[in-house]
Amino acid sequence: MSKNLPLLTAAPAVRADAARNREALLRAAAELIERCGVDDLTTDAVAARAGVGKGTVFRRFGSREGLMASLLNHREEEWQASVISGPAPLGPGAPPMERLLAFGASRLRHHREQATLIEAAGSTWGENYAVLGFVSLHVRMLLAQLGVQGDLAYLATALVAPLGVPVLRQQIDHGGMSEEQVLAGWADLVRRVV
Amino acid sequence: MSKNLPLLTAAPAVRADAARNREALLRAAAELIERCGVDDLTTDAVAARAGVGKGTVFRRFGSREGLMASLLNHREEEWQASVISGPAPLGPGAPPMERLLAFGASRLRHHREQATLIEAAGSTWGENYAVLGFVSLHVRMLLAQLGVQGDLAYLATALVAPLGVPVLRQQIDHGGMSEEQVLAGWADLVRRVV
DNA sequence: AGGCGAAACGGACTGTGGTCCGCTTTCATT
DNA sequence: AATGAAAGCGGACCACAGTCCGTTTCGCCT
Repeated sequence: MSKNLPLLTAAPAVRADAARNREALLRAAAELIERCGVDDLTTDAVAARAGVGKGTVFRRFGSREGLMASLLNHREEEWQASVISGPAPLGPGAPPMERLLAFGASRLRHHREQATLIEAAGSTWGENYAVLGFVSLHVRMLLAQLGVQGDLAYLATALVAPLGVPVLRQQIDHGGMSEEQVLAGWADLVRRVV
Repeated sequence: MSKNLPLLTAAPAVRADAARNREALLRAAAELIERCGVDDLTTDAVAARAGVGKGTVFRRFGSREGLMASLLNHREEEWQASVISGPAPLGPGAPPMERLLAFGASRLRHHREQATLIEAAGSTWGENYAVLGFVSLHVRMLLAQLGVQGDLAYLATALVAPLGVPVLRQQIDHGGMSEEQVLAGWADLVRRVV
């Protein structure tokens, strides 16, 4: 006669102190980054500020990069929400082509804003299958709505690739392009593909 | 009355011992990687095997990643040579479209072969402007020969982006695509753009 | 309430990337 | 060949990511 049937609750019984520490660590990390920048963030400092031991950082996030990725995940979820249920043309309601172009613009801006954090998250972020999967699935859906023929799974990832942080770094910070130029180029690319 | 006018010799007077140590370190690194893999390579071990102090590693290469990048550079130069003066269709002599498709296939294979080293080189590699510049310039030239209109500088980088190591990792190692499938998808992408 | 097993905690410890500075080597000049 | 100064060298040293294990906390069950 258990009060809560474990299988009915989605959460897999996370202990209360674990959840509390997790939040404390994320908050501490965000505050320290705001103050000192991403590069000077040490795991010792995060643990101290959160009032927990260093081991807890690694128990919860696996690595320094994992901590960065978790911070990113929060902002990424907000972004995904604006794609799923936000206002058109990024959200639903606009014609597919408009949505696709709005997607590119928004993704580019998002990546530029989070660039340093994404780079600090390193491969941990690249392996975040949930994020990559959502993005390419969304593009794939729009391509299908546009009636594009061919290997849509490939085309979706190929269209998303030029919006990645390293490419943008090269084009904008190294190659002297402006964000507008990059966006115009991407829009042109999309129109050729469709 | 100097024997050698410094301005006439291209080399900026690299001291003999410096050059010798540089080669010794590169050889030691390559041997240790072959034996133990990239991940288990420590700078201490490289220095010891090369018979030099650890400081020398960092004087010559700046960082562990810089050492990896230098190893890559060697193989990259060989690859570039095969593009500039190797046999067609990768090298000159074939029609532009054939060359472009051969470029994609060769670049994909090259990236797959060097993937672990490229990942170990991290941002140092991504900032290697010479490599990025050569690749996108080559594609840009082929696009021009094909009579493509538009922002060729952008299109070149956008076509190269889906051949990057992280994208290939996602598609092939995570997403279940085969190399053939990726290559076919890329060729399709190119044909749509042209 | 109280007891029990599992999960989480914390902080000392380790391994490695990267720095620093006094000493050595090179080489152009005489 | 001698010389002097600049370039290079080496290895002790430091900071920080990540591990390990004895101790503490949680929450379920009687």
